[in-house]
Amino acid sequence: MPVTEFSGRAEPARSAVAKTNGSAVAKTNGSGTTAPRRKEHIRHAAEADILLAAEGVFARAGFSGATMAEIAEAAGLPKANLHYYFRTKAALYRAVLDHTLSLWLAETSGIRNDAHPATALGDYIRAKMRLTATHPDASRVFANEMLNGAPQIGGYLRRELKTLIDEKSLVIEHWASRGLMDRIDARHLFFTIWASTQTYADFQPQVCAVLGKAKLTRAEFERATEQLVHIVLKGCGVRE
Amino acid sequence: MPVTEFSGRAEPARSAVAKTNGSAVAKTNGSGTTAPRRKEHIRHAAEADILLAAEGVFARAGFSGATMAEIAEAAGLPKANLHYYFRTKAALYRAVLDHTLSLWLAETSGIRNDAHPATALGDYIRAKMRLTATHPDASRVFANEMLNGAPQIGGYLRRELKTLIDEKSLVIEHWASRGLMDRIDARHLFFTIWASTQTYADFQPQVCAVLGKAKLTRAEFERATEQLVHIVLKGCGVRE
DNA sequence: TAAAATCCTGACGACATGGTCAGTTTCCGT
DNA sequence: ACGGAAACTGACCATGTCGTCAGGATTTTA
Repeated sequence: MPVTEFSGRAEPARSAVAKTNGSAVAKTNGSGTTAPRRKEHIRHAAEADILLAAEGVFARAGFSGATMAEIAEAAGLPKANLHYYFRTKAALYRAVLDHTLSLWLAETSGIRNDAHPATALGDYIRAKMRLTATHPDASRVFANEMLNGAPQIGGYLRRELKTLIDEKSLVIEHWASRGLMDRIDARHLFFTIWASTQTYADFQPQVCAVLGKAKLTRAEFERATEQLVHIVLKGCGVRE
Repeated sequence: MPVTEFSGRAEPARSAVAKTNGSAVAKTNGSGTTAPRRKEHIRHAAEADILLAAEGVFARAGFSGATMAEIAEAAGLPKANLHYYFRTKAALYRAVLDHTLSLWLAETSGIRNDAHPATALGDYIRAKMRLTATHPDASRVFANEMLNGAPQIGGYLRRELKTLIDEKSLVIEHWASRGLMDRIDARHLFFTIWASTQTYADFQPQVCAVLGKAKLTRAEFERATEQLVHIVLKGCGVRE
């Protein structure tokens, strides 16, 4: 489910000949699913390698600062091969963003009326922190896109994300009306949680500098997580 | 007080001749202060204009994405004139960062042993939020530098900032030992405060999208500020 | 007013980078 | 084994951008 309306991936069969039917699907079986394309695994593996390398480069350099040559080197491929799989730098960037955003929406499933805020909010914060620890580059790509004014994902934010947060905000208001926690502005609470967790990826140099460490250890992450859970839950008056 | 060791500003008297004494100071009066340089006001005004324009462009595009031509246009000057005042793009960037960081260190003066955490921390958060509202581009320039791995200001973070936060952390631990608030990790509390306030500048597109507004209003900022103060103080168990 | 320092600018060069393309190699069904 | 589609690549081009420079304009000092 691509979030940007145009994934931009190059199609197979770019040779001057061919392009017989516009699709490389070889045949269809009776069940309605398509039989695997020839060499499909090669394409999948190459795209995965490229996306991983691109994520790292885009995370550090942003869209403008990243160069196709650098991404190619990181992926261990010639530059021209990148353009075989992704026509343009912009298309590659959108593909990376799509992957990033697919991580973004997840993890809110625990926030439901029949759950208790202590566990639901606590688990949500812990999940966000885990995501930050395991996918810091995804967080940084997202941050770069925000700083640029979200030219690519603005629509996604106003549609899917807003709809999701509108729903989850109702849940939190429901919890408050049942006396399970204070009556607060749920949207600003989300901003606080998002910012406080992602800062450990986006602002890692600052965090490391202040802590006097070369890199964030597992233990330090654990410490940060539990304190954040504690402050947020207590700060929102969640009864346990 | 430049934070980067090399401000990079171009000196006057670049002509092939001159450069008689390496300084443009014309004369010295008896009181020890230097008499104003010739045309000093012109230089000051031009530099201020350029820095302001550059801050906006660097904030949106980062270092790589910003172009000297775009900055020049924003400042209403020919491109060559930029290079008269700032030799290179890197030098201009460092100058912008210096200005940004001078804002950064301030506002912690209220965090002292003899203050009460309710007012000291609350005022600190309010001050940070005010800074975010009045200087969003400065926040974004700083964020871009972080995402790039803080190549320019890493030393500043490890020295000045770390020293400052080490001191302020002692104050917070002191407050805790006097029973004025919970015993928490002060450094991670700072990370939470910094992230939660700056997100209203750095992630403005996301905030606006979720709130369903075109821009952040004064009232919304007020609402966000007071909720953040409330959650942090209550979450840290500050007695009022 | 004259000279000097500073301020200002259009035009240009050197270079990096995104993207193309013709041609080759590899894979896979038959 | 063979034919064709897909995968791959070195070499190349067009463009955008940083930075320079020679020289003109303006302001201050003498």
